[in-house]
Amino acid sequence: MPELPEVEVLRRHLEPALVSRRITSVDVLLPKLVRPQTAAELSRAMVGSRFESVGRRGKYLLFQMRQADGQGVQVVGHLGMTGRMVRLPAGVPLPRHAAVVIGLGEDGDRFVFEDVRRFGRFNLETGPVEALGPEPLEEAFTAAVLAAALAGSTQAVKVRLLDQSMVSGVGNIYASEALFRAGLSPRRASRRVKRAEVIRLHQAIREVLQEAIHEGSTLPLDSAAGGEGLFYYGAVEGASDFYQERLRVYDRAGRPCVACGTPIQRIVQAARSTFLCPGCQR
DNA sequence: AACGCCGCCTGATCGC
DNA sequence: TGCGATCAGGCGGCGT
Repeated sequence: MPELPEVEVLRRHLEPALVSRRITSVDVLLPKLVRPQTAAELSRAMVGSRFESVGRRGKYLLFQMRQADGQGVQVVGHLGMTGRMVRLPAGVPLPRHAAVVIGLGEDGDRFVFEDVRRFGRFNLETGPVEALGPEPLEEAFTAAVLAAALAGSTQAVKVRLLDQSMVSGVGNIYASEALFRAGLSPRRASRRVKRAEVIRLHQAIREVLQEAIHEGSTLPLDSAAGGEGLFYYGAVEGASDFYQERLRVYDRAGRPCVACGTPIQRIVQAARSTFLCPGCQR
C-alpha cells in the first residue's frame, strides 16, 4: 500500500507528465470518491485549466491548476489502499476500476485515477491536508517535535506513529520498519520512550522513508507498459515485490530477523498488523 | 478530549 | 473443486 515514499515516487513521475497539459474534459465514474460528487461541478472547476505543479503533503498528492483567467484550482488526491494514478495514452483501455478520467487534449491522452477498494479520494476541498503534522523529511520535523508528540501519551508508540496529525506520511509498513531500525518495541507506551530512543526513532523514520524514495525512484515505472505514459506505483510487474524485498520486518512473520536470526513476530495493535523482532526491539 | 472501534470496499487466500 | 468466510487496512466518524 502506498505510503509517503511510494506517493513521492509517483509524484516525481506524474509532474513532468502533467505540467502544462490542458484539461479538456472530466468524467467521474465513481462519484463516492470525489468531492464535489458530480462530474458537472468538477468539470466547471477544472476544464480549461492547465496543470502547474504536482506536490505532495504526507500521503496526499496536490495538483495545482490555473485557469486562463488566472483563477487557481487545486485538487487533493489520496490513494487509500489500492489507488493508482496514471497518464494513459490514447487507445489504451481504461482500467476496470477507473474513478476519474481527465482528458488532456487532442492527442487523446487521459489522466486516470483508479481504485479497486475505493478508499482513495479526489477532492477539490483541501480540508484534510490542513490537519496534517510536519513532513518527516523536512527541517520542521526535529527530534524535539517527535518528543513533544510522544510526551504524555499512553498510546503504544507504533499506534501513535500512524496518527497523521503527529507526523504525516508514515503508514503501517514504515512504522514497523522505523521501530525495528531504532531498536524500539512497538508496544512501548509513547510517554515511556526515553530521550536517546526518541533521537534514534527520529533518525530511523527519516532513514527508512528516504531510502525507500531513493530505491523506488530508480524503478522505471513507465517501461513495462511498452512505452511512455504509464506512471504509477504498482504499474510494473514486480514493482510492489521490489518495495517488499527491502523491508526488514513488515510481512516477514516467522522468518529470521536479518540482524539476529530470531523469528519475526506479528502482533495486532489497534486492529492492524505490527511486525517486530523480539530479539532486537525492547 | 483522547482514544478505541466500526464501516467503507474488493480481491486474495483459507478452510471445509 | 467450489464456495462461503476471513483478512488486509487509511481514515472519517462516532461513542465513551
